[in-house]
Amino acid sequence: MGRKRLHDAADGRPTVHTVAARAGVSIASASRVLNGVGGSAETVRRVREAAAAVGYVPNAIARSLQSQRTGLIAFAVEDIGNPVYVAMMRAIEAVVAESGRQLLVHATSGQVASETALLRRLAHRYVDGMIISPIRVTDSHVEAMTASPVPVVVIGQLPDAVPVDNVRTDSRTGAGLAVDHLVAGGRTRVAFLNGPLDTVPGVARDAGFRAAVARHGMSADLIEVGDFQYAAGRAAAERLLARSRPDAIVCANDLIAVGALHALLVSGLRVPEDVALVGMDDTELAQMSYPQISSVSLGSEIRGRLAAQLLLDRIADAGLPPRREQVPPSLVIRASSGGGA
Amino acid sequence: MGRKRLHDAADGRPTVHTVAARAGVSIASASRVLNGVGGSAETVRRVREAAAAVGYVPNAIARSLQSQRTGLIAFAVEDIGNPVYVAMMRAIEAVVAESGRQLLVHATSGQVASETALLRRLAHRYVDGMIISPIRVTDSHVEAMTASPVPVVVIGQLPDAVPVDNVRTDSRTGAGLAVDHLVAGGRTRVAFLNGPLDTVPGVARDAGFRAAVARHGMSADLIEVGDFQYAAGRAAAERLLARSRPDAIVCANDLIAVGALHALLVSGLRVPEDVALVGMDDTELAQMSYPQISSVSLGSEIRGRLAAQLLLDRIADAGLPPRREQVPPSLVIRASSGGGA
DNA sequence: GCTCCTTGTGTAAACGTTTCCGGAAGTCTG
DNA sequence: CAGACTTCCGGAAACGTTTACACAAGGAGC
Repeated sequence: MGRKRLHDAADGRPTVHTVAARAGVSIASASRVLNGVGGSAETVRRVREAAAAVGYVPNAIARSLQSQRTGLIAFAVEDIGNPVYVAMMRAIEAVVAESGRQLLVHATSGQVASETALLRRLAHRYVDGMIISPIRVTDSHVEAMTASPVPVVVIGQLPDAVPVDNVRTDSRTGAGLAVDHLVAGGRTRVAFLNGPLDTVPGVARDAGFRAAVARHGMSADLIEVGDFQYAAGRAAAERLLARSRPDAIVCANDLIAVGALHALLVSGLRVPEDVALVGMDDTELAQMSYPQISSVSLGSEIRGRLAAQLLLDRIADAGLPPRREQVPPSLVIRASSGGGA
Repeated sequence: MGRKRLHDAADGRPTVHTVAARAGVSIASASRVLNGVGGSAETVRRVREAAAAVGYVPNAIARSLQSQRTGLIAFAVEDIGNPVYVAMMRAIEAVVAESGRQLLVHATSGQVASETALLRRLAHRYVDGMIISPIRVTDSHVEAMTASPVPVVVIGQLPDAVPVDNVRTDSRTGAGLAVDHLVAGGRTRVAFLNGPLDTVPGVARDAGFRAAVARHGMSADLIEVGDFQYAAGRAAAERLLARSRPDAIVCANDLIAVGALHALLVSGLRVPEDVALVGMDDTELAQMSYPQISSVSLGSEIRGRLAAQLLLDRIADAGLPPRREQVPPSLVIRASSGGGA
């Protein structure tokens, strides 16, 4: 009927007009009842009944346009295949869900262009805030983040001058912990398999490793660089074994460590008897391997939780001064370095 | 100035009114230029310049309200920690991105309540479509899917009567492939570590395993059930070894297989010499293990790609009859069952 | 020189909500 | 019972876009 078409949405679904008409009240009253604010007992009853009868569901887009917020939080991550990000995501999701919002995840493939595009898209206001964990931080990142009209929280290092909330760890020290542990276990030829040196974690871990071996009076020549993936770790370990014979290997993350473990076992070396191994990030991958891999924990769950909290706080009060949280690294010793079972 | 406030958004950001005023044209003209449709050379120049000068970015919410579409596609997945979903996600993302849309991922933790809540939330119209891969399909799932005003595509089995696009595989046959391969390799005591029997893949794989062992005249008593996780796989394998001595194990997915491998190695058994192992899903986990694990591929990338294509087609034309795609399983043989390196 | 078509423009009405504001009715106080 | 106060309601204006429609100006065709 004409009457009906006037109140339904373009696609024929009921709107607040439909409900109001059916209940015989104004749209203002209908909206109030549906939002649980005000309304006489009778009005509430009639509106509720009408809404149920037509199967009314509010249109989130329209609501967002009016309220200026979407209830969505984004988490942008470069490699969703890396369990460390899955751990962070779970922690973030818990906090976000508790605030009644929804988390959505974007995979950026670590492309700077794709990350900044995502950041810029924030200006479109499709989400209320974003948590991003970039492994490279370029000028265009910084510019896009500071220009963003919606709050951004960074998990990772950031130049001090950038006025953006962030939560960081100290993977430089973390790499040192790994070396110290191996040296304490009597290892004298400690190698390092790192990720790219044009990444923030790459340089931090490189510095940490070099400082640590120097501290122990050892040379830092057993270094191989690839990317932060399994295949690269395996390839790097093969290159390393082809040119030298280390008795311990520190890896810049667990994916690399699993790759290295594979290479070691293939070449007939025993872990930890012949070569001790330590990973980083302390992901479930480290526990799933055999032998289980010692790993430097960088507190991914904690960092995720803190980041989410920082973001929610800033959404609640945009005037807050930029905050910075630091999570200390710790070493989890397992069989691959001669520890636990 | 009052002038300015009149045209800017509530938060002080420029709107199309701001741009129009600055360019000295109507908002209609401004909008047309910004969308690249129409406008005289002079108007185009002025509007472009004004937009650049004030740093105008269109508000996606307002645009969506008008256009009735958001350009967002959701992928709902029960366990983002399972690499098979990561593989699907990558495939989906590729297709979705090519269509100029964005993919967002929701983790449901496999909770029926959470999945149906997500499906119902589709009615809010925040996304243009959703791909979901539920491991349990309840009546409330089916009801929520059919009632959804936005298209839904299911990856996985679905009752035939449900008029929803879906892409399925045949993991029943897949389990059979694994058994056949092991028997052909001379194994006679083949066990099966499965996921929960109240899940769709759980029952399919159970049926496939039972049919296959029966076909070979073997009994199906070496079955342990847990959930689809690493820890459950490891525990199930330990239970199995405590009560029997199989010479081959089929696992309902790769996570379980990695857990089983761990248990086998811990108990001093050699793989594949003492016990052969076959997983399912053919994820990167299977290749990362040592020895590498044979696995039944269920074509996750292909399924993801097909699902995305189905969804985009339906978004383009809602009138399409429901479609159904089938991807055959295939066995990838690796070292854990005596094959390759 | 008149009509007809094309092109460009502006006004205004959507899209589906929420909310401000003024008024009507009811309740309490003295 | 008059006045002040509360409660509830409806009209209308937002939120920031896109777009249907009407109209004006200009060129082509006769």
